[in-house]
Order: sequence, then structure tokens, then C-alpha cells
Amino acid sequence: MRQTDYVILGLLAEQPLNGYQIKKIIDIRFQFFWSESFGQIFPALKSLAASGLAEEYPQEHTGGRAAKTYQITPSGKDALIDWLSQPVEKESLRLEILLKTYFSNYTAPSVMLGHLSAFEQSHAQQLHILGLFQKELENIPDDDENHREVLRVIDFGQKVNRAYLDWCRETRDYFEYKQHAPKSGAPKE
Amino acid sequence: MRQTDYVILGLLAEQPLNGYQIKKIIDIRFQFFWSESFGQIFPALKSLAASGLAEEYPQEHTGGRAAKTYQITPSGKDALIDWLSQPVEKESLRLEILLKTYFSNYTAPSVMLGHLSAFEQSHAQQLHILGLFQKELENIPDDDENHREVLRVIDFGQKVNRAYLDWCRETRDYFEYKQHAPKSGAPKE
DNA sequence: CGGCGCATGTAACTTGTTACATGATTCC
DNA sequence: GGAATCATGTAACAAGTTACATGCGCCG
Repeated sequence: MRQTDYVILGLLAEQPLNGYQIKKIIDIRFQFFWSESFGQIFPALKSLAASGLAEEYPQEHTGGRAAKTYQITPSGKDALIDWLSQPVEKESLRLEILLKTYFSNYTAPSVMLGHLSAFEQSHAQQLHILGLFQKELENIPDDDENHREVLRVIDFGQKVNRAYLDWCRETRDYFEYKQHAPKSGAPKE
Repeated sequence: MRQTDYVILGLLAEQPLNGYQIKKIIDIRFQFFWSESFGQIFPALKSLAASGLAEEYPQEHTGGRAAKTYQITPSGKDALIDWLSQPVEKESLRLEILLKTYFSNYTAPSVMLGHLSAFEQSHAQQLHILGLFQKELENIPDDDENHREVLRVIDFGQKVNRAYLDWCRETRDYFEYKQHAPKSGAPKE
């Protein structure tokens, strides 16, 4: 069982879904900390069904190509609960922009300024989207749903993206200074 | 050319190194935003040498098994500089703890408290190490080296880890409350 | 002489991405 | 009729991890 299987199981625990919908939910809601491709989702659904953790959910065909909707089975739910209690093992992070910052003395400050502005724009956008999600959730009354847990996840994204943007601005200032006073290296603080 | 090739090229641009040393540098200095395994480093060094971007650096054998030390070639340096100017494409992030937080309504608060405390400990440790690096660099006089750029990278790590720890504490409070008042869900703010 | 640290390397495997093929429906 | 959207699926490839095999020298 790979992580992909558990993500899918977690989503199916809420409601029956097809592969396409699973992909959309991950792309939108998990945007800032997770991703999956169709090439992983469809084989995963197949293997989940083969091992009895999920099963096809019969549905009337309404439009578009026939969608295979899946629902979680009791043993699927057990597997999910078991996974939740296992220690978190993997935390993977790869930020090419930090690599380029580290090696940036081999290039011009203007090059780094370009990278930083792209990075800043993309994370400002992410922060904006997270704000919309937050408002949306806060407007819906909190019954027995998982809103508070989802808000914790959104808060993580907001904190991290704000940290990214702070760093961006400081680093931009540094490279701007370097560009104008290239010999002396950097401003004294 | 994969990202691994460029990381190695960047490190070789500073000084000649063998595969083992490259691994150590990445494990220590790039700890919080990058990783490479021997299974990637050795084949990459081979292919870099085959394409003339790096070459063996003759060395006297001092102890242990003979180390193959490599140095960058002029065309290797060109390739590095070219890569630095290319847009940053990949930024990958996968945080299982957020997945588990998202799905945590299927498990007990105590389970999440365990995950959070492991996460907190590991990032407090990272923050501590970053502080040591920072002091180390600030004590060495800043000549024509890349200290200021490295300090920018360290600052990124510190900001992000502080954001992680803030989130941890707030989220721990939430699950502690939930544990003691399970029916009502969470405290009002 | 056994374990540890230094050092290289490969094979098997797992994971993940991309491109492609297919096909139905809706909207313009 | 053509584009967009919904939808499934596979094959080829790229990337990355792990386990293993090998071997030297130093230290106790």
C-alpha cells in the first residue's frame, strides 16, 4: 500500500467518487502540500478494488463517458484508520529555488530577481486561494463535519506561504542591493 | 540532465569532491530542502564525466579505499550557469502529516497528538541546527565567498521551521481541547 | 581480529510523470 | 462540425530508494 492508496481511501470515506473527481479534489484542496497524477490514481483504484478495500458503486449514467464511481468498504475504512495511527514517515521537500539561491554567486543578481518574482507571485496566489477556502468554510455551520480539521490544514498553508513571502521580500532586497553595489556584496544590517 | 546533475555541478564549482563527500554536504547543508542518495550520485558523476562536464581529479591516496575525486570542467561551469538562468520549474512538497490532519476525524485526538509531537521535535531540532550554521557563518569574515547567499538560504529554513512550530502548537492545543471535550468539537476563539 | 569509518558501485524495486489513445456529451 | 469538458486507461519513461556487495585502513 502506497501513500496514494491512503489518500484515495480518505477521500472515499467521505463520499463515493470516480477517478476524475479524486484528481480534481487533490488538485484543488491539497494543492499546496500534495499531488497525484492520473497515472497513479487509476491503477490505485483498480488495486484497491482488487484487494476489497473499495468497490464499484452502481450509478445511473447521466452524461459524458460512463464514470466508474467507487465507494469505500468496511475493510477499507479499517485500513484507513490503521494508517492514520501509524507514525508519519515521509516528509519530502525539494525547493529548486533554494539551490539556485545557494549557487547564485555564479550568476547575475537580475537572474535571481526574476526567479524570486515568479516564486512570490505563485505563493501570493496560493495564499489568496487559501483565504477563499477559509471564508467558505467559516460560512458553513460547523456540524459533525471535519471543518475544524480542514481549517487547521488551511492555517498551515497560510503560515507557510506567509513565511515564503517574507523571505522573498527580504531576499529581493538583498539582490537589489547587490545589483546596484555589486563590489561590496550586501547591505550592513 | 536532471536536477541531481546540477546540484553536483554546483558543489564541484566550489572545490573538487568525491561522491561520498557530495552526499555528506547535501545531507548536512541542504538537509531541510533537498536530498540525494548514493544511487543517484554515483551514476550522475559517471555521466557528468562521460559528457565532459566534470573530470577525475588526480589525488594522492591517503587512507581508506581510493577515493575518486572529481572537478568541474569549463563546459561544466557553462552548463551550471545556464541552468541557474533557466526558470525554476519544480517545487515539490509532500507532507503526510497534513493528510493525516485532514482525515483526523476518523481517529482519536491522542493519535494526532503523537504525530504532532514527533513533527514538532524534528523541526525544533532543525531550527537549532540552522541557528548553529548561522553563527558559524557570521563568525567567519565575509570575503568574496557566497556567505551572504548561504545566509539567505538559512534564513528561509528558519522562517519556515518557525511557521511549522507555530502551527504545531496551535494544532496541539486544538486536539488537546478536542480530547477533553470530545462532543463539542473545539474551542471558540 | 573485529568493528567502525571511509569509499564506490550496482541491481532490483518503487514511485511518479507524460504522452497518448479512446470516447461521449454539451455548447457555440 | 469543432472545441471544451468529462472520463478512463495504458505504456514508456524518468526519478528515486534500498539493499547489497566490495574493500581498505585505523583503532582498541
